[in-house]
Amino acid sequence: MGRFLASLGMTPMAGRMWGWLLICDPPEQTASDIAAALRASRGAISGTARLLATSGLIRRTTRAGDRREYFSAPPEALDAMLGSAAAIYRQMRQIAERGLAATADRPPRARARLQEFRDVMAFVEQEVPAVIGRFLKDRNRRGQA
Amino acid sequence: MGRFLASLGMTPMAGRMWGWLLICDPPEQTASDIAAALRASRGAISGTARLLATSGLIRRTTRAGDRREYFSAPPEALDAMLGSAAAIYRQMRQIAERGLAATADRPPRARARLQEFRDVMAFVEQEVPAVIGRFLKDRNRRGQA
DNA sequence: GACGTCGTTCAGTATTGTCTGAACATTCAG
DNA sequence: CTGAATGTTCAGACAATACTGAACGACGTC
Repeated sequence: MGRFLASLGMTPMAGRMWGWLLICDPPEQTASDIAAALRASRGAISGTARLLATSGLIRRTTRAGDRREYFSAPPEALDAMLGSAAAIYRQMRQIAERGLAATADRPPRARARLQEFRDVMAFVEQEVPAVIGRFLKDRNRRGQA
Repeated sequence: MGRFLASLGMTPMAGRMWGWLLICDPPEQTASDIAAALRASRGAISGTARLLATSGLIRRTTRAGDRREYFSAPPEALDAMLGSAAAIYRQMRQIAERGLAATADRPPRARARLQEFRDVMAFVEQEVPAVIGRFLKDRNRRGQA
Protein backbone atom coordinates (compact mmCIF):
# COMPACT_ATOMS: atom_id res chain seq x y z
CA MET A 1 0.00 0.00 0.00
CA GLY A 2 2.98 2.25 0.47
CA ARG A 3 3.65 2.39 -3.21
CA PHE A 4 3.02 6.09 -3.70
CA LEU A 5 6.49 6.29 -5.17
CA ALA A 6 4.90 5.68 -8.52
CA SER A 7 5.42 9.25 -9.53
CA LEU A 8 6.86 8.64 -12.96
CA GLY A 9 6.26 11.99 -14.50
CA MET A 10 3.16 12.36 -12.38
CA THR A 11 2.82 14.11 -9.08
CA PRO A 12 3.27 12.09 -5.89
CA MET A 13 -0.37 12.67 -5.14
CA ALA A 14 -1.36 11.13 -8.45
CA GLY A 15 0.69 8.05 -7.67
CA ARG A 16 -0.89 7.67 -4.27
CA MET A 17 -4.39 8.17 -5.58
CA TRP A 18 -4.04 5.73 -8.43
CA GLY A 19 -2.42 3.16 -6.18
CA TRP A 20 -5.25 3.47 -3.74
CA LEU A 21 -7.83 3.03 -6.47
CA LEU A 22 -6.06 -0.16 -7.50
CA ILE A 23 -6.56 -1.81 -4.14
CA CYS A 24 -9.51 -0.08 -2.50
CA ASP A 25 -12.69 -1.84 -1.60
CA PRO A 26 -15.25 -1.10 -2.90
CA PRO A 27 -13.59 -0.29 -6.21
CA GLU A 28 -15.61 2.86 -6.70
CA GLN A 29 -14.89 5.58 -4.23
CA THR A 30 -16.07 9.13 -3.71
CA ALA A 31 -13.71 12.05 -3.43
CA SER A 32 -14.37 12.19 0.28
CA ASP A 33 -13.44 8.55 0.70
CA ILE A 34 -10.15 9.09 -1.08
CA ALA A 35 -9.36 12.25 0.81
CA ALA A 36 -9.92 10.43 4.08
CA ALA A 37 -7.91 7.40 3.04
CA LEU A 38 -4.94 9.38 1.82
CA ARG A 39 -5.15 12.08 4.49
CA ALA A 40 -5.27 14.73 1.79
CA SER A 41 -7.26 17.89 1.24
CA ARG A 42 -10.22 17.97 -1.09
CA GLY A 43 -8.50 20.52 -3.27
CA ALA A 44 -5.65 18.15 -3.96
CA ILE A 45 -8.10 15.38 -4.81
CA SER A 46 -9.94 17.62 -7.21
CA GLY A 47 -6.87 18.65 -9.16
CA THR A 48 -5.34 15.20 -9.18
CA ALA A 49 -8.59 13.61 -10.27
CA ARG A 50 -8.74 15.82 -13.32
CA LEU A 51 -5.14 15.03 -14.14
CA LEU A 52 -5.69 11.30 -13.91
CA ALA A 53 -8.99 11.42 -15.73
CA THR A 54 -7.59 13.30 -18.73
CA SER A 55 -4.77 10.78 -18.83
CA GLY A 56 -7.30 7.99 -18.97
CA LEU A 57 -5.96 6.33 -15.85
CA ILE A 58 -9.16 6.70 -13.87
CA ARG A 59 -12.81 6.94 -14.70
CA ARG A 60 -15.27 9.28 -13.06
CA THR A 61 -18.88 8.21 -13.00
CA THR A 62 -22.00 9.73 -11.56
CA ARG A 63 -25.21 8.14 -10.39
CA ALA A 64 -28.71 9.43 -10.91
CA GLY A 65 -29.92 11.41 -7.96
CA ASP A 66 -26.51 11.51 -6.40
CA ARG A 67 -24.34 14.53 -6.77
CA ARG A 68 -21.23 12.71 -5.69
CA GLU A 69 -18.72 11.44 -8.21
CA TYR A 70 -17.32 7.97 -8.06
CA PHE A 71 -13.76 7.29 -9.11
CA SER A 72 -12.38 3.98 -10.20
CA ALA A 73 -9.38 2.48 -11.97
CA PRO A 74 -10.90 0.57 -14.88
CA PRO A 75 -9.10 -2.07 -16.94
CA GLU A 76 -8.79 0.39 -19.81
CA ALA A 77 -6.41 2.33 -17.63
CA LEU A 78 -3.65 -0.07 -18.49
CA ASP A 79 -4.24 0.38 -22.18
CA ALA A 80 -4.12 4.13 -21.71
CA MET A 81 -0.89 3.73 -19.84
CA LEU A 82 0.76 1.73 -22.59
CA GLY A 83 -0.56 4.15 -25.15
CA SER A 84 0.95 7.12 -23.37
CA ALA A 85 4.23 5.28 -23.19
CA ALA A 86 4.11 4.91 -26.95
CA ALA A 87 3.38 8.61 -27.25
CA ILE A 88 6.67 9.38 -25.60
CA TYR A 89 8.56 7.85 -28.48
CA ARG A 90 6.54 9.78 -30.98
CA GLN A 91 7.28 12.93 -29.09
CA MET A 92 10.98 12.17 -29.14
CA ARG A 93 10.91 11.54 -32.85
CA GLN A 94 9.18 14.83 -33.44
CA ILE A 95 11.71 16.65 -31.31
CA ALA A 96 14.51 15.04 -33.29
CA GLU A 97 12.91 16.10 -36.54
CA ARG A 98 12.60 19.63 -35.32
CA GLY A 99 16.27 19.52 -34.47
CA LEU A 100 17.13 18.20 -37.91
CA ALA A 101 15.16 20.95 -39.54
CA ALA A 102 16.87 23.56 -37.39
CA THR A 103 20.32 22.28 -38.30
CA ALA A 104 19.71 21.90 -42.00
CA ASP A 105 22.62 24.19 -42.78
CA ARG A 106 25.10 22.23 -40.70
CA PRO A 107 27.57 19.74 -42.16
CA PRO A 108 26.19 16.19 -42.44
CA ARG A 109 28.72 14.92 -39.94
CA ALA A 110 27.10 16.99 -37.20
CA ARG A 111 23.65 15.70 -38.05
CA ALA A 112 24.39 12.01 -38.37
CA ARG A 113 23.86 11.19 -34.70
CA LEU A 114 20.61 13.07 -34.49
CA GLN A 115 19.49 11.36 -37.66
CA GLU A 116 20.14 7.97 -36.15
CA PHE A 117 18.33 8.97 -33.00
CA ARG A 118 15.34 9.86 -35.13
CA ASP A 119 15.48 6.54 -36.92
CA VAL A 120 15.61 4.56 -33.68
CA MET A 121 12.66 6.42 -32.25
CA ALA A 122 10.72 5.93 -35.45
CA PHE A 123 11.36 2.21 -35.29
CA VAL A 124 10.26 1.86 -31.70
CA GLU A 125 7.29 4.07 -32.34
CA GLN A 126 6.24 1.70 -35.08
CA GLU A 127 6.86 -1.52 -33.18
CA VAL A 128 5.26 -0.65 -29.86
CA PRO A 129 1.69 -0.72 -31.19
CA ALA A 130 2.40 -4.16 -32.60
CA VAL A 131 3.43 -5.39 -29.19
CA ILE A 132 0.38 -3.86 -27.60
CA GLY A 133 -1.83 -5.45 -30.21
CA ARG A 134 -0.31 -8.82 -29.54
CA PHE A 135 -0.86 -8.33 -25.85
CA LEU A 136 -4.49 -7.40 -26.28
CA LYS A 137 -5.08 -10.45 -28.43
CA ASP A 138 -3.44 -12.61 -25.83
CA ARG A 139 -5.51 -11.12 -23.03
CA ASN A 140 -8.76 -11.51 -24.90
CA ARG A 141 -7.97 -15.10 -25.67
CA ARG A 142 -7.28 -15.77 -22.04
CA GLY A 143 -10.34 -13.80 -20.94
CA GLN A 144 -12.61 -15.87 -23.19
CA ALA A 145 -11.09 -19.17 -22.19
CA MET B 1 18.97 23.21 -31.31
CA GLY B 2 16.46 24.58 -28.85
CA ARG B 3 15.31 21.16 -27.81
CA PHE B 4 16.42 21.36 -24.20
CA LEU B 5 12.90 20.44 -23.25
CA ALA B 6 14.00 16.83 -23.39
CA SER B 7 13.88 16.58 -19.64
CA LEU B 8 11.97 13.34 -19.38
CA GLY B 9 12.89 12.35 -15.91
CA MET B 10 16.23 14.05 -16.29
CA THR B 11 17.19 17.52 -15.29
CA PRO B 12 16.83 20.30 -17.84
CA MET B 13 20.57 20.62 -17.88
CA ALA B 14 20.96 16.97 -18.78
CA GLY B 15 18.57 17.40 -21.70
CA ARG B 16 20.45 20.41 -22.97
CA MET B 17 23.81 18.75 -22.65
CA TRP B 18 22.79 15.56 -24.35
CA GLY B 19 21.06 17.45 -27.13
CA TRP B 20 24.16 19.50 -27.70
CA LEU B 21 26.33 16.40 -27.85
CA LEU B 22 24.02 15.01 -30.52
CA ILE B 23 24.62 17.88 -32.89
CA CYS B 24 27.95 19.41 -31.93
CA ASP B 25 30.93 19.52 -34.24
CA PRO B 26 33.41 18.04 -33.56
CA PRO B 27 31.53 15.22 -31.86
CA GLU B 28 33.94 15.11 -28.96
CA GLN B 29 33.89 18.14 -26.76
CA THR B 30 35.63 19.17 -23.59
CA ALA B 31 33.76 20.32 -20.52
CA SER B 32 34.82 23.88 -21.24
CA ASP B 33 33.42 23.69 -24.74
CA ILE B 34 30.09 22.51 -23.44
CA ALA B 35 29.99 25.07 -20.67
CA ALA B 36 30.62 27.83 -23.19
CA ALA B 37 28.09 26.48 -25.67
CA LEU B 38 25.32 26.10 -23.12
CA ARG B 39 26.21 29.20 -21.12
CA ALA B 40 26.42 27.08 -17.97
CA SER B 41 28.76 26.87 -15.02
CA ARG B 42 31.46 24.24 -14.78
CA GLY B 43 29.87 22.86 -11.66
CA ALA B 44 26.66 22.09 -13.48
CA ILE B 45 28.58 20.41 -16.28
CA SER B 46 30.47 18.28 -13.82
CA GLY B 47 27.41 16.99 -12.04
CA THR B 48 25.39 16.50 -15.18
CA ALA B 49 28.24 14.69 -16.89
CA ARG B 50 28.39 12.14 -14.14
CA LEU B 51 24.64 11.68 -14.28
CA LEU B 52 24.65 11.09 -18.01
CA ALA B 53 27.73 8.91 -17.92
CA THR B 54 26.32 6.55 -15.30
CA SER B 55 23.14 6.33 -17.35
CA GLY B 56 25.19 5.31 -20.35
CA LEU B 57 23.97 8.22 -22.44
CA ILE B 58 27.38 9.77 -22.92
CA ARG B 59 30.93 8.51 -22.95
CA ARG B 60 33.88 10.25 -21.37
CA THR B 61 37.29 9.63 -22.86
CA THR B 62 40.75 10.93 -22.14
CA ARG B 63 43.77 11.33 -24.35
CA ALA B 64 47.37 10.66 -23.47
CA GLY B 65 49.16 13.78 -22.33
CA ASP B 66 45.93 15.73 -22.10
CA ARG B 67 44.26 16.27 -18.82
CA ARG B 68 41.00 17.33 -20.39
CA GLU B 69 38.11 14.93 -20.75
CA TYR B 70 36.22 14.56 -23.95
CA PHE B 71 32.51 13.87 -23.93
CA SER B 72 30.54 12.34 -26.74
CA ALA B 73 27.17 10.74 -27.42
CA PRO B 74 28.06 7.32 -28.82
CA PRO B 75 25.68 5.04 -30.74
CA GLU B 76 25.44 2.77 -27.71
CA ALA B 77 23.62 5.61 -25.98
CA LEU B 78 20.46 4.68 -27.82
CA ASP B 79 20.69 1.10 -26.67
CA ALA B 80 21.16 2.29 -23.11
CA MET B 81 18.13 4.48 -23.51
CA LEU B 82 15.91 1.67 -24.71
CA GLY B 83 17.25 -0.56 -21.96
CA SER B 84 16.40 1.95 -19.28
CA ALA B 85 12.92 2.24 -20.73
CA ALA B 86 12.54 -1.49 -20.33
CA ALA B 87 13.75 -1.21 -16.75
CA ILE B 88 10.80 1.03 -15.97
CA TYR B 89 8.38 -1.81 -16.63
CA ARG B 90 10.34 -4.15 -14.45
CA GLN B 91 10.28 -1.58 -11.71
CA MET B 92 6.54 -1.26 -12.01
CA ARG B 93 6.07 -4.99 -11.85
CA GLN B 94 8.17 -5.16 -8.71
CA ILE B 95 6.19 -2.38 -7.10
CA ALA B 96 2.99 -4.21 -7.93
CA GLU B 97 4.31 -7.38 -6.39
CA ARG B 98 5.26 -5.55 -3.26
CA GLY B 99 1.73 -4.21 -3.12
CA LEU B 100 0.29 -7.68 -3.58
CA ALA B 101 2.42 -9.01 -0.77
CA ALA B 102 1.37 -6.16 1.48
CA THR B 103 -2.32 -6.78 0.82
CA ALA B 104 -2.24 -10.54 1.17
CA ASP B 105 -4.88 -10.43 3.88
CA ARG B 106 -7.34 -8.42 1.82
CA PRO B 107 -10.28 -9.96 0.00
CA PRO B 108 -9.45 -11.14 -3.54
CA ARG B 109 -11.82 -8.61 -5.02
CA ALA B 110 -9.61 -5.79 -3.77
CA ARG B 111 -6.48 -7.34 -5.23
CA ALA B 112 -7.77 -8.29 -8.67
CA ARG B 113 -6.91 -4.98 -10.30
CA LEU B 114 -3.43 -4.89 -8.88
CA GLN B 115 -2.94 -8.45 -10.01
CA GLU B 116 -3.87 -7.56 -13.54
CA PHE B 117 -1.60 -4.57 -13.44
CA ARG B 118 1.21 -6.88 -12.45
CA ASP B 119 0.43 -9.25 -15.30
CA VAL B 120 0.40 -6.49 -17.88
CA MET B 121 3.73 -5.15 -16.73
CA ALA B 122 5.20 -8.62 -16.73
CA PHE B 123 4.06 -9.12 -20.30
CA VAL B 124 5.51 -5.87 -21.53
CA GLU B 125 8.68 -6.46 -19.60
CA GLN B 126 9.05 -9.74 -21.42
CA GLU B 127 8.22 -8.42 -24.87
CA VAL B 128 10.29 -5.28 -24.94
CA PRO B 129 13.64 -7.08 -25.13
CA ALA B 130 12.31 -9.02 -28.09
CA VAL B 131 11.48 -5.81 -29.88
CA ILE B 132 14.87 -4.37 -29.10
CA GLY B 133 16.56 -7.50 -30.33
CA ARG B 134 14.64 -7.32 -33.57
CA PHE B 135 15.65 -3.72 -33.95
CA LEU B 136 19.31 -4.45 -33.36
CA LYS B 137 19.23 -7.20 -35.93
CA ASP B 138 17.60 -4.88 -38.39
CA ARG B 139 20.15 -2.17 -37.80
CA ASN B 140 23.08 -4.50 -38.13
CA ARG B 141 21.71 -5.84 -41.38
CA ARG B 142 21.38 -2.36 -42.72
CA GLY B 143 24.77 -1.37 -41.43
CA GLN B 144 26.46 -4.24 -43.18
CA ALA B 145 24.61 -3.77 -46.44
C1' DG C 1 -36.59 29.13 -0.56
C1' DA C 2 -32.90 27.94 2.99
C1' DC C 3 -29.52 24.71 4.49
C1' DG C 4 -26.05 21.06 4.00
C1' DT C 5 -23.10 18.74 0.90
C1' DC C 6 -20.12 18.35 -2.96
C1' DG C 7 -16.77 19.93 -6.35
C1' DT C 8 -13.80 23.68 -8.01
C1' DT C 9 -10.64 27.43 -7.77
C1' DC C 10 -7.09 30.23 -5.99
C1' DA C 11 -3.79 32.46 -2.99
C1' DG C 12 -0.37 31.20 0.35
C1' DT C 13 3.20 28.16 1.97
C1' DA C 14 6.43 24.67 2.58
C1' DT C 15 9.21 21.68 0.26
C1' DT C 16 12.02 20.16 -3.25
C1' DG C 17 15.19 20.63 -6.83
C1' DT C 18 18.45 23.02 -9.91
C1' DC C 19 21.91 26.09 -11.05
C1' DT C 20 25.69 29.38 -9.80
C1' DG C 21 30.05 30.65 -7.96
C1' DA C 22 33.82 30.10 -5.01
C1' DA C 23 37.12 27.03 -2.72
C1' DC C 24 39.83 22.91 -3.07
C1' DA C 25 42.52 19.02 -5.19
C1' DT C 26 45.07 17.43 -9.05
C1' DT C 27 47.80 17.48 -13.20
C1' DC C 28 50.88 19.19 -16.73
C1' DA C 29 54.06 22.95 -18.45
C1' DG C 30 57.73 26.05 -17.79
C1' DC D 1 58.84 24.78 -7.52
C1' DT D 2 55.57 27.92 -9.38
C1' DG D 3 51.65 28.75 -12.06
C1' DA D 4 47.92 27.94 -15.15
C1' DA D 5 44.26 24.96 -16.30
C1' DT D 6 41.00 21.23 -15.40
C1' DG D 7 37.64 18.54 -12.62
C1' DT D 8 35.16 18.13 -8.23
C1' DT D 9 32.58 19.54 -4.29
C1' DC D 10 29.70 22.29 -1.50
C1' DA D 11 26.99 26.09 0.42
C1' DG D 12 23.71 29.37 -0.92
C1' DA D 13 20.31 31.67 -4.00
C1' DC D 14 16.76 31.07 -6.98
C1' DA D 15 12.88 28.95 -9.14
C1' DA D 16 9.52 25.57 -9.68
C1' DT D 17 6.31 22.43 -7.66
C1' DA D 18 2.82 20.29 -4.68
C1' DC D 19 -0.19 20.57 -1.21
C1' DT D 20 -3.26 23.02 2.20
C1' DG D 21 -7.12 25.64 3.55
C1' DA D 22 -10.58 28.93 2.76
C1' DA D 23 -13.89 31.08 -0.38
C1' DC D 24 -17.13 30.40 -4.04
C1' DG D 25 -20.75 28.29 -7.02
C1' DA D 26 -23.90 24.37 -7.83
C1' DC D 27 -26.90 20.64 -6.84
C1' DG D 28 -30.06 18.01 -3.99
C1' DT D 29 -32.90 17.91 0.25
C1' DC D 30 -36.05 19.44 3.60
